[in-house]
Amino acid sequence: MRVTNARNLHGHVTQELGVRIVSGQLRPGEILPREETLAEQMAVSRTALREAMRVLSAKGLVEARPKVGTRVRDERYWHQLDADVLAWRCASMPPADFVEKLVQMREIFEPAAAALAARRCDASQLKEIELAYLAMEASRNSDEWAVADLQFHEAVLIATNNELMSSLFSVVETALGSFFVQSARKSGDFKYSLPYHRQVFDAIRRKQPEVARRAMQQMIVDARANMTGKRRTRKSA
Amino acid sequence: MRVTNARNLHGHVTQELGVRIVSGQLRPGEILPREETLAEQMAVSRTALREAMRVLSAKGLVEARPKVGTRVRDERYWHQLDADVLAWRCASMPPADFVEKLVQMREIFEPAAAALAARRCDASQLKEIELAYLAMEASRNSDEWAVADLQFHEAVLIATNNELMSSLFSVVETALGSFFVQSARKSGDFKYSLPYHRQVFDAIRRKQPEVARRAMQQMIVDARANMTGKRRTRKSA
DNA sequence: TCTGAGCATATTGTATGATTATATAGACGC
DNA sequence: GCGTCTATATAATCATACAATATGCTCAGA
Repeated sequence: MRVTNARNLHGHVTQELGVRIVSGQLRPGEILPREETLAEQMAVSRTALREAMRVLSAKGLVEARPKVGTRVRDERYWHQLDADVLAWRCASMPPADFVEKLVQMREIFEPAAAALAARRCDASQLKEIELAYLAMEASRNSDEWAVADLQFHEAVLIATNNELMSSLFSVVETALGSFFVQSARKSGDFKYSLPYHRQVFDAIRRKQPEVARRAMQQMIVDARANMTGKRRTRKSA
Repeated sequence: MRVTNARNLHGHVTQELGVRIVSGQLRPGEILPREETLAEQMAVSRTALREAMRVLSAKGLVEARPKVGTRVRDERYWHQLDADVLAWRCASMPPADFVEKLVQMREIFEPAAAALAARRCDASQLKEIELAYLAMEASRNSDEWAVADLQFHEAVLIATNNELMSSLFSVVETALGSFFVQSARKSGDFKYSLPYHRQVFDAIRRKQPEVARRAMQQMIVDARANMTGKRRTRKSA
């Protein structure tokens, strides 16, 4: 999930400030200390701090102007689909309703992606999906399962041949990764969703978009039911 | 559409290099000149160049390592959903199939968004949708129309109360903005899609998710047909 | 009193030079 | 041939100086 490289100093600074902002410790509208003092507080040079600020600015989190200072921007300007912003959000104890929003996104584009994949994927992409499926089948514990599961869904998204779609993987799916495990654990049998995946894979292989769509839809609805414990939405959600 | 602030020098540099990379003028795997010489070529200081590099790196376009230099990363690592990356892509004469991908995204999440909005939106959000609709109705030329049209779709996305969803607006919709105009022009009457918008608005107001979904779906299918001139996909696309 | 031009000032923006850390490749010994 | 050590090129970090730019205040003039 980590995108911003924390090996570098400015990477650390970026994360540190990013988390503070996204978690709400620094509120929108608030003006940060001036570069010199902030750099001193964080024990880095102004250069490193500024490079971090540039990144945060590119993510829509802050806005800097001469004389007035650097201000935390309103949430509506944040690049919510940025992997870092999302990760920082997840790091700061995501409230249940945020997870819900992620799931909501999945419910929307994953079935559509399955349908697209059934139409458009080539042989090698299909092979990738199969490999992931076989890995799920062969998994011996829930950790192995989780890895293969993510691999499967990524392969499906890539098979759409729409890079915007696949980008949603690194954003939404990865953020949900930990919850997949959770979902698998709650059901007792971590392989409980294997038949669904089989259906999706088969439908894509046979070039049956609508079948693939429905299978994926059912899978997700079921996963949600498992996660939330009881709540179950209608199929149209 | 512009996100990266081009007022600043590093903003210019970011855009300049970003376009060069996304347009393919600088190819993945290629290693850029060292900071000193590149800064010299662009007639800026190393400071400005580095801040630009930091941003490009955050967008997944480049990767810098000591001793080896700064390398353009493979396309699969690019943050395709980043507004700048998208804008740069559109700036460099997007091939028709890329526009097609954008439309594909729209087809997937806009109907879903309309359904969500019908379920979840509050009074003030509904008011925003109405205002946008009225503005479309009152528009006297295709430019006014285009603005109001975008406003309408943004209002719908915001009314989902899912900020991930609304973020898709600034990304996908804005990129498509120019094509809306195109679509409206081709049809002769730029207000041709007003009835569709009315249907969507009414359905949301009456809390009819499925009606809203279908209306939005028809609108988009129609817009695509108008844009591509003839091609028409089945409703399930 | 109100208005507007202009000046003072605080803060970010840009530039430069020096030093440090790091990864690569080549030399050297085994 | 193979690993280790060293040289070196490059980015990373730091420190400092100066420029550009908003903001708000002062003060002249109506």
